[in-house]
Amino acid sequence: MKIKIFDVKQITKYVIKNSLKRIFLYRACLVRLKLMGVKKVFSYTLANETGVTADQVRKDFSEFGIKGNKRGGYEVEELLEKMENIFHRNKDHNLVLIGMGNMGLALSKYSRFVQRNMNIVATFDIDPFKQKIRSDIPVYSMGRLKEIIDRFRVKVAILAVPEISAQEVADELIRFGIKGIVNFAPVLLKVPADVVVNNVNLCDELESVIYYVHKMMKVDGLKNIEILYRDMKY
Amino acid sequence: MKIKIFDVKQITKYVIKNSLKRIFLYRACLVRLKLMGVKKVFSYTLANETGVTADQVRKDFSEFGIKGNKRGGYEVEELLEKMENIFHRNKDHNLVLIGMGNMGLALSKYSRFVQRNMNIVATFDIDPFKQKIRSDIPVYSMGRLKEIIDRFRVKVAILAVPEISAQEVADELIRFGIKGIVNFAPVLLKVPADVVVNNVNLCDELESVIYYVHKMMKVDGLKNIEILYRDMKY
DNA sequence: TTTTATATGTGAATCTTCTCACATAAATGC
DNA sequence: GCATTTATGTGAGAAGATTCACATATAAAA
Ligand SMILES: NC(=O)c1ccc[n+]([C@@H]2O[C@H](COP(=O)([O-])OP(=O)(O)OC[C@H]3O[C@@H](n4cnc5c(N)ncnc54)[C@H](O)[C@@H]3O)[C@@H](O)[C@H]2O)c1
Ligand SMILES: NC(=O)c1ccc[n+]([C@@H]2O[C@H](COP(=O)([O-])OP(=O)(O)OC[C@H]3O[C@@H](n4cnc5c(N)ncnc54)[C@H](O)[C@@H]3O)[C@@H](O)[C@H]2O)c1
Repeated sequence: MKIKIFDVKQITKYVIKNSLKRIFLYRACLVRLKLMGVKKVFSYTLANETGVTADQVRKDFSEFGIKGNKRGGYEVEELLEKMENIFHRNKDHNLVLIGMGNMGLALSKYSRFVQRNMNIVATFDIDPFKQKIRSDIPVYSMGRLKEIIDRFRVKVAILAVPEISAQEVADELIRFGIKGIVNFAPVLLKVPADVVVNNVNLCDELESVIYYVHKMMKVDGLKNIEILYRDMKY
Repeated sequence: MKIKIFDVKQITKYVIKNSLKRIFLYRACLVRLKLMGVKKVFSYTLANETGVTADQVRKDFSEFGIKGNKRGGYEVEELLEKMENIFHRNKDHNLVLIGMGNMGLALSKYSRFVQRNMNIVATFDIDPFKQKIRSDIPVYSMGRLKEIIDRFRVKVAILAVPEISAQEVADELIRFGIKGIVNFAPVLLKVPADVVVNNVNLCDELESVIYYVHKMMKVDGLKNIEILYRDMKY
């Protein structure tokens, strides 16, 4: 893993940093607080609401270059704005979704993406029948993929096609300029080094819960549970 | 976060360990290799197929107490069996799914859960109309939740209800003996310490890809990309 | 204005995870 | 049957993440 060349396709196994995941939690919390009319927060407020420590909150802010007011905490509004900038949320993001099967359909109807400035501008499917399904978002044949990606300057795609087609479709997406893929198919895609892939594997998510539940049921004392917690990166 | 008491509800923020995630990758790879008729693997085979280093594979095996044959690698069959045991896959796991909206419907139709010994024995919805939707799996009213959980000894639930109802439904599930929840609603649930919650937040998954794509597009030299990779825990 | 109380921001310490390196065991070849 | 080759398994060292601890700035109080 020392030498990386852009043109060589390779398995991508990006893992989202925990600090970034936590930042998302803080933001969700801030949005709620703002709606409630709260003007100021402290690191321990966010900590309580998100199940982390206050130290961690401040350290995370430090990592992302976010500064508050000594002794005065953070202005909710200001903090949110800083985060919007970090996450490029001041601008809209156009997405395409490939595969209008069960999962694709659900995702295409999910209103929260739009609420967060992420617009699925079009969906695609190889099956002409799927292309007739009623949806707020147009369903096109794969032939129009390049045209739409160019027109809407799409950089990120959601991939919800069967496992068997995932690599082939990913190759096409990348050829047309896609730089980021959220992949729901349970395969590791081979992509050039400058393409970001986030694999969402729901089977694994379920199985890990089953795994931890089994572990938990074997535990009884409080001391043991502490060890188990560590094992789960609580 | 030092003192934990079972009866006090708290925000749970379990994070699945990366080593466990990698074990899932190895297993998926082994299943494929077995289908292809491969009998023996080496740590570097798995490494190549999953985008990690051979050292890491062996270290992970070491953590989970998996041993191979010196110089001889690992028997695919034997290795898979050991993993099945670790993940309790020799027995079936009964699940319930709450919320037969867009997401719930997609999940209820996902055949891979069954392939992996995870059976959604019943789904539930508050809406009588949803209860009439055609599905292979029965859709019940919430009134029958306890009965089904007891009958099928269900320990793990999939939660796909709107954000606003998620906590309330989770409370009910836990009251009826559920010990693990895969939560699709974008809220952190407050649960007793012996209940495992895995939050799947698809907005966050998307946003993090957008975040990394932006970062990637600012990078051009190979040296910088190395730093970026580190930042993404490649 | 001065004092006091308190929350931030960040190095240092600790704990965890990953990488490296190599002794070791066992197949293969001679 | 002995030498050689090669992959494992694991300590040791490096890198990374989290927690601790406290100097510092500043809002609030007096
Ligand atoms: N359904 C779920 O809940 C679920 C959960 C997790 C993961 N997944 C994964 O998501 C993917 C889709 O799952 P699904 O349940 O929606 O499957 P599905 O079969 O319902 O849908 C797949 C869709 O992709 C289309 N398609 C097939 N090949 C294509 C191609 N080459 N180009 C464009 N479109 C193509 C099909 O016409 C179909 O509409 C699968 O990889 C699956 O493993 C699904
Ligand atoms: N649709 C998606 O692609 C998607 C993606 C990510 C996350 N989610 C999340 O998953 C959850 C469900 O999303 P959705 O799109 O399926 O929404 P939806 O509105 O289509 O479905 C929600 C279902 O839950 C049922 N419900 C509501 N209150 C209930 C209660 N108290 N008990 C039992 N059932 C109840 C409703 O009748 C409805 O059928 C939401 O929290 C959403 O944020 C959805």
